[in-house]
Order: sequence, then C-alpha cells, then structure tokens
Amino acid sequence: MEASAEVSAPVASRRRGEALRRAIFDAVIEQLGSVGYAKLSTNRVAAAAGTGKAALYRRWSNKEELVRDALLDLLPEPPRVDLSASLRDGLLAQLTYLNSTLFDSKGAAFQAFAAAAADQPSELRAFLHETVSVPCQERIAELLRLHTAVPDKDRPLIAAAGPAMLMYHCMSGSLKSTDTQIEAVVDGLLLPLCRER
Amino acid sequence: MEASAEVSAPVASRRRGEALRRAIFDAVIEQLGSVGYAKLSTNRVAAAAGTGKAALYRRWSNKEELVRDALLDLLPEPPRVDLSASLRDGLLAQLTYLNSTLFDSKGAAFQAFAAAAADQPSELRAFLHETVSVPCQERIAELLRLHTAVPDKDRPLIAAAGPAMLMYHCMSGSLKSTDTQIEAVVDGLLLPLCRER
DNA sequence: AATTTAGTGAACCAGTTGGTTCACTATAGG
DNA sequence: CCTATAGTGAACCAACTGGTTCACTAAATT
Repeated sequence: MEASAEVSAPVASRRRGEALRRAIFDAVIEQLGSVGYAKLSTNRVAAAAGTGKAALYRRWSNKEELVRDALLDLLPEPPRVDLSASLRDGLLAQLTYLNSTLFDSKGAAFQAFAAAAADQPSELRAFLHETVSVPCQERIAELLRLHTAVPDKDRPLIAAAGPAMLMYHCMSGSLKSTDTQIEAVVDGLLLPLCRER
Repeated sequence: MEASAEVSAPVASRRRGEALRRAIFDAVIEQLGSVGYAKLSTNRVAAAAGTGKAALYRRWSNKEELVRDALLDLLPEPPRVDLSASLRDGLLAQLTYLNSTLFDSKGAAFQAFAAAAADQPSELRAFLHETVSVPCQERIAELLRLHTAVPDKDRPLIAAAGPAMLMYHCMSGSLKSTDTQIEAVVDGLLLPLCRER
C-alpha cells in the first residue's frame, strides 16, 4: 500500500536553492558563449534558465554581479606548481590551464575578458585579471625561479608572454589554441628566452 | 564699398560634404574612446557631431559600416621598414606605431578591437586584424629576415610576440604602454629570441 | 534666378533593456 | 496542518536603440 502511494506521488516541478542557482549560472555561461557579453541580457538569461527575472534579482542586485558570480563559479583554480615536473611540462600545464579556462564553454570567459577590456573602467576586467591572468603568471614566474637562471627583474615580462600569446591568438580571430600551438609557444618562445640568460 | 559688403556677408552655418564627414568621424572616434564600442550609439554620434541621424544614414547604411569607415580613416599606415635602421630601432618603430595606433584617441581603436573580439563572428575583427595586426607582424617578420638568422618557420611566432604583449598589457587593465615598456619588450623579449638562433 | 542637392530637426516605429512589483502557489520547515 | 519562504509568470516602467520618414531650407549647381 505504501509502495503504491510512492509511485503515484507528484514529481517536484519547481527548482529551488542550489538547483536553480546552477541552472542560472549555466544559462549565463551559455549566453556569454553564444551571444557574447554585450548582448547578454537578463531577459535571455532568465529564459534560458527556465525562470523569470524576479528570481535573478532575488539573488543578485544587478547584471554585472550575476555575471561575475557565474564566472567565479566557472573558473577553475590554476594548477599548482608540480615540483617534480620539468620546466617544459610545468609551462605546458599552466598554458593549457589558461587556454581551457578562457576558451572552454564556447569561450565564455574570453568573451567576458574582451568585453571587459572594451569597457572602461571595469571592475569585471580587474576581477578577471586577478582571478585568471595574475595567478597564471605567478605560477609561470615560480617555475622560472625554480628551474632557470632568469633574474628577478626579467621574470614578469617572460611570465606574461605565454598568456599574451594565447589571448592575442584569439583576438586575431582564431579559436582556442591547439596543443600543438601551445607547445610552439613554450618551445619556440618561452624556453629559448630562459636559455638566453 | 566692396570691402564693406564682404565684412557683412553671412557666415555659412551648415557644414556640407567633407566638413560634415570629418565631424562625424571625429565624433565616432571620440565616442569609441569615451563610452566604448558596445555603448556607442548613432544617437550619440549624431549629437556629438552636431548633426542628426538622417545625415548619418544618408552616407552609411548601418552603424557598423560607419564605425568601420571612421576607423579606416583613423588608422595610419604602418611605417615602412627602414633598410638603414638597426634591428632594434626597426622593432621599436613598429611597436611604437602599433602602440600609438591602438591607444591614441583615448584607445578608440583598441576599444573597437576588444569589442570585436567579444563579438563572434565579426567582420570588424577581421578588418582590424588585417588592417592593423597583420601589417605590423609582416614588417616585424621582414626585419627579422633582414637582420637575423631566425628560420622562416619561427618568424611568425616571434613576430606576433610584440603585438601580443602590447595588447595583453591593456587587457590587463593598464593603459598605453610607455616607451620604456616597449623597449623592455624589444630588449627583454624580441632581441633575445633572435639571438637564440 | 531657378532648380537640385544635401543638411536639419523632429517625429515616428517596433523592439529591447535593466530593474520593479504583484498575486498566486509550490515547497520546506516547524 | 499551518506558516514562512522562495519560485513563477506576468505586467509594468522609463529609457534607449537602429533605422525611417518628412517638411523645411541652406547651399551648390545650372
């Protein structure tokens, strides 16, 4: 008898709490990737999440806060510096992380990055720089410190070159860099620079 | 008597032809620099040019065409490769050109570049790439060919590094690179890369 | 001088936006 | 079961957009 009552219980139809938040974040990221940041609208995010704007504004006070939180949720922590890995492998790992971070999810994070750069001044730009670029550069600089004789004063410039190349790649109209292209940056640019000292 | 008639002749009040076109282009560039590409509107461009939207649409069929033409008018031709200059001076000249091109006029061209990168797919992005980045890279590659032993297959990567660094610089929230920073890219990155071979 | 051309300013249109409010109600918690 | 909470869907608002049209008229051309 109880088994029969369970079978016929109505299926929950409203998402609440974390489930709805998940759906909203997914919608933001999807919209960033498909229409870009400038054309991302709360109307469309709500529709894509299968909810209404009122639900968005219950949790976030404005659009920028929503997008920032969705990106914060999306962006992975940069990989730790693996002490046992070679310099080359370490550099490959950092640039592969950055490549994936920026360009996965149809380039949602890169879209946000470029849009932020085109919007002055921008908290979002600062946020993305501090959350993505700076950690990546710092880890690359750490690898240089551990494995090379590059002087302190030269490290920031070299550390920035990898990320710079990946972003330039996409600003020039290409898509996500391939593994081969990342290897070319490491082997053809970063490693030679380290050996030069 | 004739001198007297000249003094009292009415001053022309409506701009026509090239004068109005100039004013419109100036307004576009100013708006790109101040509100960025996403927020640039035909309403505001017309107002800033001291004219009406009808005058814009008489000449350009849409907003994108207007912006493209204004940028085409703004962007200077990259400096020719000076055969008598040293490699360092040649590289400095090309990167200084790129820096000025992208970041003068309150960064109007860079604004457009970043916005285009955030808008997929984009004719504007292709246009800017072909008009700005590609010529600069080609001239840098030519300098490498003239002055260094860098093999053919390595030149594109190295040639891209300078422009990449300048753009990354601004995407990270900084403004136009200083001469010192450009020199650092040349002396700390490009020249060492060339010597490595 | 008469005619043509292009500039002006205003009005118009449909569409969209970020943000707000509301009545209703599913859902969770007591 | 009752109460509180949060989700839903709709409606609303002022503002703004790209693009269009129009009557008038300054300016150029014939």
